[in-house]
Amino acid sequence: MSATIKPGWLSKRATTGCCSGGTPLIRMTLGWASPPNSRDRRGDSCRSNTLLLKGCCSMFDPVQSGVTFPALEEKVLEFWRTQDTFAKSVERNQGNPTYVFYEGPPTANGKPGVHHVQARAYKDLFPRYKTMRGYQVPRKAGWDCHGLPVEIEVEKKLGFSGKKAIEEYGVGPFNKECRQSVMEYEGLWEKMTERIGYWTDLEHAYMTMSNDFVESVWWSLKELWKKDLLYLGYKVVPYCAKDGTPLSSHEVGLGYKDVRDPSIFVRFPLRTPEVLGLPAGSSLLVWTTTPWTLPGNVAAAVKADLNYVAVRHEEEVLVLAETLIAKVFDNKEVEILSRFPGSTLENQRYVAPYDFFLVADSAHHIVTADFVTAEDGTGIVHIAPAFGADDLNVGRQHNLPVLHSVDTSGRFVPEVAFLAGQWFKDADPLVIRELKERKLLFKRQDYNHSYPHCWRCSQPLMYFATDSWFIANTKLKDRLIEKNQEIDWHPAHIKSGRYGDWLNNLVDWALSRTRYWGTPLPIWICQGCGHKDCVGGFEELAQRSIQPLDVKAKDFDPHRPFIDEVELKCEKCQGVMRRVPDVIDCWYDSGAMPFAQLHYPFENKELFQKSFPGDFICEGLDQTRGWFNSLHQLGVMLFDSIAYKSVICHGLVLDGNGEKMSKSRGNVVNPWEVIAEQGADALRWYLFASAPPEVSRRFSSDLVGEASRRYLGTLWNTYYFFVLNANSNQVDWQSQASPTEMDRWIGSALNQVVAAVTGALDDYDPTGAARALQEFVDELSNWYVRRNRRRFWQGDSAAFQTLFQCLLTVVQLTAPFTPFVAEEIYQNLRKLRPELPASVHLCDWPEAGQQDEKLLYAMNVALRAVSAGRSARTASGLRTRQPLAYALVGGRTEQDRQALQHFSAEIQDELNVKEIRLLGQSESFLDYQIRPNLPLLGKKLGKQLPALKNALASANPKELAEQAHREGQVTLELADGSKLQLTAEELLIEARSPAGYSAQEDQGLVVALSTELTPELIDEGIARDTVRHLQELRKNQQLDVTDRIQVYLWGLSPGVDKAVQAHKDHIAKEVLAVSLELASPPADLAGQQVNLGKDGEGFQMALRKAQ
RNA sequence: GGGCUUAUAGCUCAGGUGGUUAGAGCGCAUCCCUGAUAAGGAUGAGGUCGCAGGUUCGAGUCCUGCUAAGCCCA
Repeated sequence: MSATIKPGWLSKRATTGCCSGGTPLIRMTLGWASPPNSRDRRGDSCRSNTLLLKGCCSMFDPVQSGVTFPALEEKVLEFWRTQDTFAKSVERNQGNPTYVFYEGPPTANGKPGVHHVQARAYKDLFPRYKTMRGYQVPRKAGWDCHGLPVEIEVEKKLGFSGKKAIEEYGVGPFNKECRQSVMEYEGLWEKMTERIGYWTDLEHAYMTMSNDFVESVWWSLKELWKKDLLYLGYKVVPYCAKDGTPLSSHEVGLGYKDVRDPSIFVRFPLRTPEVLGLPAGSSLLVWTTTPWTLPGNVAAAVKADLNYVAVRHEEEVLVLAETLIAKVFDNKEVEILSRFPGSTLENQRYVAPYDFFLVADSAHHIVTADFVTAEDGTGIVHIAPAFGADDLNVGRQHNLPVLHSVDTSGRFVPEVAFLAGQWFKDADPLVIRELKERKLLFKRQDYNHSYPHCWRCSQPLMYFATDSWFIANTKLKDRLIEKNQEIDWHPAHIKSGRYGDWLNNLVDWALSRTRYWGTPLPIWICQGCGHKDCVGGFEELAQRSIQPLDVKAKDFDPHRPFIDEVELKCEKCQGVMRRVPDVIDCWYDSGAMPFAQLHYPFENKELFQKSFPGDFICEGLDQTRGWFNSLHQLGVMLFDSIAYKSVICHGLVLDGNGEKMSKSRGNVVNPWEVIAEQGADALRWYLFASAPPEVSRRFSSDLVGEASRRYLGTLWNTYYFFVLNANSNQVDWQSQASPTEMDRWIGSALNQVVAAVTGALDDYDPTGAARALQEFVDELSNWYVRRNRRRFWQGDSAAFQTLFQCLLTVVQLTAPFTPFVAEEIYQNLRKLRPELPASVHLCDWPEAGQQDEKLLYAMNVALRAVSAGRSARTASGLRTRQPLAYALVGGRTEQDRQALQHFSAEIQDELNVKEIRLLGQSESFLDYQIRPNLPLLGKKLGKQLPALKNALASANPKELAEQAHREGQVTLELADGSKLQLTAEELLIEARSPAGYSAQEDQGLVVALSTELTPELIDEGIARDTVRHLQELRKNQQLDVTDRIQVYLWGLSPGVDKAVQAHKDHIAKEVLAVSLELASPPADLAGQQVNLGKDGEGFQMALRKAQ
């Protein structure tokens, strides 16, 4: 086989630098870029690339210590593209159970911000994870196309203000503009999606404006129609009577103004006051701030559990809320005749202020309503369903009529004789005067408040009940609540909190919008007989259309205005049916996505059965009553099922000042800058690790950098160290090397982290998973690798095999989190194991093996002891290079003492002491501190605790400790003379700093360093100083770590001379010196003066590479 | 106005079922280590645990009220 070596990964395989003399034959694979069609994960792909090489030391591609992640990621992206890795990752689990993810469609008419990256990071994490767990996870992208935001963008662009301008421009051209505007930034979105490694099928993305999607929506509406869940009703909207148009809530927000309005107190005489035990002529005292709505009155509302009173005021009896007496009567004394809760008043009838309309008997009585408060007015509220949302709801509950005393032009209808033709807002003084004349007016005040006005024409808005089509979802309220219990909400409180509350207070869904760019409402009404019908598909439409209609034609567009022209023949009277001109709420579109994205039921019936309900969705918290709700509603109404099993509601990304990022504030962080600076993995990792999804977090590029250094930096460092040493040693990868305790420990820790990450991801807790992983990588690098450096330098195969396994597993665990760097490292590790799958994303998720709990605990104790020892070392003022004779270590429990014993060699080496002396349980030459074990004693003693604390404080701790050790229990005398017996477990006995040592204690662990130095120890310290300075000189001369050298030392001070003489061989061995001469160097070699510490000790040194 | 959430070091965050001296990372200062070195370690400064009450031997943790911020709904 000819050795056509393809370029490897980022850097070319080093073809030089092989060490000589390698003899073992190593099977290896060249170029992991196997052909795109090699899809076998068991290793077929490697077959043609395998050849036998003689033992070259460069097993792995060389790695740079400093790494530029963004550039690395671009290369990985290219690899995924050419290898089609995403498609393969879906394909590899063909036939396995599916895991269904639903994409909540964004609108692509704005640029993607970093807050969009957040959602997509989570949306990518779990599908990648589940793929590695063996599930097939198809992922279809989607775009939300319809709706008012799109229309407003286009209006802005065309300089329009209002519906009139749109209609003059023409609905056809307007909608054409909308269609184009929707996807204006599609390219940017796709680029961002790909760059952050969000794997989703963009090519076959669903679009809510596509004919297929619209047809599925129509089908679902017809289903609701058949179930009698669609009806025509009233909806109160903020309405500009001058412009003749309802306003969106966004528009309403633009026009608040402070105004002065009248507020009046009106008498509503009770029809049968005797029922309440009140004299004839008694009245309700009713309060309103909109006198002009009184001709529309149909009821008066009270709060059931509020206290009401009947009071005598001058000559009359009035009913009002008790707490408001003082306010209403200006602190004048009134006589209270009786007192009763609001519920007593329910159903009492009163004389209506006006009788211009014929109304049923049911009207003009008292109802109870929760929104009534006792803060203002009288606690009795006038109800006019035509002019208020609360009023309309109350009216609906009590079956009250809606009296349109004002028409859509804002003028009074002829029936209201004395106001006919009057502009609604001008009617206030006329109504007040008229009431006064009839002696119904009790009092009039003015008050200032903020009231919405039209942002275009500045006229006050009118809350007005307009015709609207509704979905009667309240009919299914119980079922919706019941099914909500099956959903796995993250965070959990949404289920019964925000969303549960919403369902409990459910009102019917106002479906129709009098707008232009949306899914047309497929309801036609007969112009002759008024018969209404709903169309559930395009085929049906064509069949019933009076004019011939080719719904299969390429240019068939079910949107307005084309659909408005389609007339149907009435089944009842053969008359002409015309479509209701409304479009539907675009939330309905998004809720229809599970079936509409598949054009169900017209196609893909089987596929839909398999992919509903979805396993997982994830959007912002603001979607609780948006998409999360619309999905749930449609799921229950159409299929009597939940629509998704698990959902993550993530919080917002705030800017550096904690402000919400929004276009209008101009504080949106551009994700591209962060990605260019830190990389997509860094950004993803920050989002996962910094805080749980539901928490809003402040965002800055610096924070991403910090998270990246801490995790990716450490991981890369470890990987770099591994490759560096593996390549410069003859490592035996094949044989079963016998592991050390350290190897066994890190193996257990690895199994522990596999279990932790798996558990957290199964529980939809990305932050818990990321933090566990981060902690492991930190332990791996800063304890396992650091402690075992010597073994790596020496090519210890057990160490290399252990570290390889750790890195491989970590890379698999981190693959869903940081897919790029995982791939990069994996590809290099795979050089050793070419039979592994061609991408880390095609690997199986690691299985957690056995954990040795005792070993894990023991190492934890050892780590704490080392930390305490380092602290003691600092306090002693003796540098770490100075060996000390011994350290005393002690633990509180037998378990701790065993752990210290177990790892005493590690502790000894790390602290640079000659010996570890373990303190027995009852060694008595230390000082002690004794504290009560509160969790035990608190329950037993309760109020006696303070007395015990005092007794302990005045006792001799050493005596107590020895007594406890000897007898297992102690007796204490309390201040009141009583005696208390305590067992040893009920006291925390801790050793403290003994005299003559430098000691540090941590929760019962004590480490005491002997600070006495012998001449031998001092010599050894100086020898180590010498080694260190020579090493530094080596490094400054840019010698390779394996280079042999010739060393010259001269001008030695007496102390150094003695030490070097004593440790000459050791020094030479440590610095890889072939010769160490205590003499001046040849003239061509420059020397360097070294000063050691304060005693004037020092020497001169020089070295050169040995030939 | 209502519902839900959040508030712990300069910054970003941990702190089951109440328990001893409230922790980590970053940043800052001082020092140590150095064959991972653009790494690593130790120490220190920095906290009225949003505020005020209450329950308890004991509250960052439980209860009540308030303040601020955010989201949703009016």
